[in-house]
Amino acid sequence: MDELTERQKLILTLVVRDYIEIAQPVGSNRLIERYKLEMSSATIRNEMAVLTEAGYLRQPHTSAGRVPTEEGYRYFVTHFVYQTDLPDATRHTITHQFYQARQDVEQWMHLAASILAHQSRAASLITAPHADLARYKHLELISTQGRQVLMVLVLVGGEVSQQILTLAEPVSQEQLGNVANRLNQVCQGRTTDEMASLSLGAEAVEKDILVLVMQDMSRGEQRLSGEIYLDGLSNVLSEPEFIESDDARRAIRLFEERSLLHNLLARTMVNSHVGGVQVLIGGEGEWEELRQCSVVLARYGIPGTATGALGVFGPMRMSYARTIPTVRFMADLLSGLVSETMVGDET
Amino acid sequence: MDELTERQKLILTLVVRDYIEIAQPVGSNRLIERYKLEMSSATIRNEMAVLTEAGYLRQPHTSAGRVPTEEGYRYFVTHFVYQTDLPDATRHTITHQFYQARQDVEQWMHLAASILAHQSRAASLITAPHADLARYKHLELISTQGRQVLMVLVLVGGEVSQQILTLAEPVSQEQLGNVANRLNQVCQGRTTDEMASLSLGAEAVEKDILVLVMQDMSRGEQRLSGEIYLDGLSNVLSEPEFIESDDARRAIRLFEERSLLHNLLARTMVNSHVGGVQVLIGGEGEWEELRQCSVVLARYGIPGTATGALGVFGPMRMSYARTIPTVRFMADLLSGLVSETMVGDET
DNA sequence: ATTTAGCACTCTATGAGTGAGAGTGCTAAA
DNA sequence: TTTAGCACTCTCACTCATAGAGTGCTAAAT
Repeated sequence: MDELTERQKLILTLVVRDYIEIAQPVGSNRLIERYKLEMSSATIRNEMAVLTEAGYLRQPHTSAGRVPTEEGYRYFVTHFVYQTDLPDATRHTITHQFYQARQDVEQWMHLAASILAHQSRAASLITAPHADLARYKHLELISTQGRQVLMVLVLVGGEVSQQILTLAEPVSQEQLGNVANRLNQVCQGRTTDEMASLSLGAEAVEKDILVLVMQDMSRGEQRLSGEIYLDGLSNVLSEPEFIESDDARRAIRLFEERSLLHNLLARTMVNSHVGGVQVLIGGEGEWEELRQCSVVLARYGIPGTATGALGVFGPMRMSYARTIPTVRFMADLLSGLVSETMVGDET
Repeated sequence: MDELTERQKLILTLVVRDYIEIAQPVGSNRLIERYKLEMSSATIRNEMAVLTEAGYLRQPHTSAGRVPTEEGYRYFVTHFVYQTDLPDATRHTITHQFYQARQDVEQWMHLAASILAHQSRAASLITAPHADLARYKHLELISTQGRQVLMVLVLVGGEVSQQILTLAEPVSQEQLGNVANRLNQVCQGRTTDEMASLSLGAEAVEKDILVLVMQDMSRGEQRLSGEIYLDGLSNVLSEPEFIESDDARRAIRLFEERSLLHNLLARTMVNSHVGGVQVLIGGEGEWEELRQCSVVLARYGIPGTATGALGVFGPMRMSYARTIPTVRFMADLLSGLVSETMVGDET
């Protein structure tokens, strides 16, 4: 496809904007009336014919207006809204909300999901920041009952995982404390690989625990991240193209089927640098489940320390002009929070 | 309302069963054909008229079959399915699945939500077991960067909460360790009330931390429970009465609005003893958001130590015969797990 | 005293037919 | 190159008629 004329670009953007707003095919007359254009409807029709030929627009049927194709949305996104920034006022409001909730990573996640959903009027998803390579920081063993022990493992970066272990035989709290202390001294800051080559005292319990710790660490590395925080699903469901349609259910299922979501987020983690916003329109052929939907995704955090992904999910008709800047801003904001609280670790 | 005759009961159950299955008004002829009844359609019609008069059935319009009213469902539930048990095979399958995932409370929750959703073919919700009165068990302080400290607080019962603190001035890891050790000795097994009257060493940091710990504990007591695990929403959305209807969105919103869910679960926590299954049909007048829906709820756990709530949410037309026994069984199962791993705590 | 057959009646769902309206593409003039 | 004019197409909303399902009532049968 070669370049479009200025007028064609104008008409394309107007069609996309209008369709995003009203969810109905856009006709030539409608366009003139709404935007007070200085040309006749016939001219618009000619240009629309060109844009249709070029694959940016589509006619549901002969006597209907035009609807953007996936390529149309794509053109719109890359040429017109990608560089847009969020209004200062909005930025400040959001920043302020985060300032009030700086205690707790889990709270950030909920807040971020909520803000994303509200700003974009669509569904949002976000994973907690997660280290690519787990490094041991601190272990705590707490006996609960008989052979059962609660293990609390803290990783460099602040992730905490807890697990209930069942040992081969009962061990006293004192002994557990000793084991934890020794491991804490030896393993400080190490990765699983480094820990595998350590030589330890001959005590059986100690070795068992170490193995369990390493298992836990590598399990954590493999999964992209545990919880995925969601919000705003009902926004998506009330969009007209989802009412009565089967796609709604497919979309919801996508959100429940963690593995699909993980794939989706993993794609972002691989393809993109931190701060870059990816826009996936209508599944792009790859994702059958996303046929009518678009996803705006970004990675956040500090590569090498802890990163996560966040994004917005909605109908292909979503307001990219609002969503893309919001996603970018939230990614930056969270990157900042991660670096504030999680970096630096020379005890 | 006085007692129904046996035949009336029979017809009522058949109407409810059939309507639950096919989601369409049930007529007299249909009933005879499907269930090979030894009477004429006229007899059925007479009985139906009685049941309608008594408020158990309803006619959408003059020439339609009958549909159960809320009272009809209620009668059906209390008289016919309430005492039903889950088939042995199913019980074993479920128990087995839990046996494989006994490491981790979070995994239980996911598993329980998934099983509930699958068995009932509706949406499920469950909260983690939670102590009514928080008792201190163990504190760990880990310095991360500058004045920031990761606090990991373990409560009797196994709950773990983590939080990032910002201290007034930097404190070394060694010093933090000492503070934690002292508090661990003094506070062992105590409630916030008991901790409030403790006299401590004069060290400022120690007092500050203690206050933060107590804040965290009482915050935990207040909220019913942090996370609510959900699953199976798409099951509900594909039910015919939710297609195209506004109620679907209202239901989804209910699930997103945590406070509503909390209220719902709180109701169960207050009204019911552990193991008792509560059935809320069509909102019962109280819950506007649940107009077309029913909720089956139960409390599980060990009162005084840790309890939680679990339940199933679906259309009023849900299969109570499957759902109620499942909810009861899951509540018992989880109670067992709670007592196995969380009770007993004389370190 | 019940139960049932028969029948008139009511209401919905379905499909055909129709006209209005929106929007197009094409042609020819500006 | 743009625009006015116009014939054409397709959808949508509306009406109307009909088939069918299901009822309630009455009178006969058990």
